Amino acid sequence: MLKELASAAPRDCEDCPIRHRAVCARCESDELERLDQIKYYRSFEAGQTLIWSGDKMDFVGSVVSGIATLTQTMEDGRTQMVGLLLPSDFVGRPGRDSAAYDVVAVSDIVMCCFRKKPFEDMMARTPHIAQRLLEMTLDELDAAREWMLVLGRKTAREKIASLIAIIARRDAVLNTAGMQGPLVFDLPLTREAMADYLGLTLETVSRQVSALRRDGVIMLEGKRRVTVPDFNRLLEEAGDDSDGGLLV
Amino acid sequence: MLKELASAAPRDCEDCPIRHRAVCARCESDELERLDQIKYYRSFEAGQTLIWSGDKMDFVGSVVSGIATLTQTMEDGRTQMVGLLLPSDFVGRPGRDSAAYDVVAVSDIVMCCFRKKPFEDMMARTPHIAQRLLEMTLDELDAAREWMLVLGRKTAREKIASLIAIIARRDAVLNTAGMQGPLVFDLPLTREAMADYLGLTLETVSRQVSALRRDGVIMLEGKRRVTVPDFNRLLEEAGDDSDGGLLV
DNA sequence: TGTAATCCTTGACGCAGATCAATTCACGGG
DNA sequence: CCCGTGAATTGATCTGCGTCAAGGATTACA
Repeated sequence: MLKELASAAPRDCEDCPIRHRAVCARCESDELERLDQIKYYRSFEAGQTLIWSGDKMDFVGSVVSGIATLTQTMEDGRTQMVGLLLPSDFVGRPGRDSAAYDVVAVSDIVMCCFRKKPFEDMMARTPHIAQRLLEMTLDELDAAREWMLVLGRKTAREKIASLIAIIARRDAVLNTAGMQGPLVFDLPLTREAMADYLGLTLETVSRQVSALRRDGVIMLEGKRRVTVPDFNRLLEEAGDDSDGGLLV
Repeated sequence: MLKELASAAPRDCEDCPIRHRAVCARCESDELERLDQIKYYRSFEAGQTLIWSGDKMDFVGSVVSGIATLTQTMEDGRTQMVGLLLPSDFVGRPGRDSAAYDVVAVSDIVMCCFRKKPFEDMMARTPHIAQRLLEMTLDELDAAREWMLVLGRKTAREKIASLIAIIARRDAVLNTAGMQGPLVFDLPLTREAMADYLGLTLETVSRQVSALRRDGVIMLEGKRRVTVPDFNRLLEEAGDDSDGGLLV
């Protein structure tokens, strides 16, 4: 296992892969320098719980690479994923000192962290940071509301199609520029994590993935690699308007 | 019908009932004066749709009095409420020019509005406004995530108990200071709106409300007035930890 | 090469909540 | 006072998804 890779962190903010999408996106070079002085990197292995709900949070930070989940758990063990953290996403909340959710690494992860207090001070003095954080929070709120429609009103098949569409769309944005032709990508989540995301059981997830494959909506290579021959068909299955309706 | 009451708006920001909780909460008196110059009041009757999803939004604003809902609708008519707007809540998103959701007045409503462009300009120059909006947006995000757990993992009975608990708690904060003794309040929503909130049908809502009444968890006077004799019992029924677990 | 651990798939069955349908209740207007 | 209208209740039935259970695929390590 190549653990060294997981801790490969950018030396310099200017080379940082999330430079133009994270909280620091709007910072000028002098602001960036000040941030640079208080930042530090941390890396985590796949499967590790970075933060436990209720724990004292003495830092905030951005995901540089890798994927993590935000989940909520009930006393009896039922769990619901409430956020999916991708590179550039922000973790922690200025002004709160204990974590509200569990944060779990799905893959190996590198984070760019700031101790909370210095970051809060810096935020008060640097409107560019607060502005960007507001923008990102509003985007997350929109995503959460989209997700509420999925959880509250969609059928199991529509839920699966919606999730695959979200992953496909994100992948298309990050990698290939256009969305023409068949999309090919890996599902970053296990069936169980998909179930936690969608408010289903892993058996139902498995059945519906199989059903979409049988019906030609997706093709599978192994258990994770997906090909979507016709994205509009997938959107129809998701119950979404085939063109509009996407806030991302 | 007393329509004049609906348009009773405060003359002066200092007398405004939401002065210390809305976007303007942190503003100094000079900032308030500038806001004062660009604000205007609008009132709407119960049942009216204030904003249609997809419409051009040329204003943003705060709910001064009354209740409204944010809902999302699928092509086939399925709807999911994604937000409940109470006095002091903010409507609209700086930086976006079309509405993402339908906004519907549940009761008669008064709003304090700002044309979008001047408000955005003002926000760029007034960190106090942006800071407060960030804080409010983070709170809404937390509420949305709480709600995702309700939608994804709770049973119909737990959903109803959760909703009643939320309304009871909010009512207790606004009106009676303490939470000792039985709580009495009105449900602001119809059974159908409750169903839209919780991802259920109105029949199921009705049945579960009746069941909670039969089991002595709540008492009903007419269809709307609720008494909660034991709040912890209600929280147990909601599947929540009986003390912690509340982010509000 | 075996075997243990994960992760996934598939089947059989039951139940919570949706759907369809019929009343009942509350209230405002003629 | 009656009647009309929209909201809520309640019942009967149906079904999608959860639950329980058995096995298959892939990888890691002895």
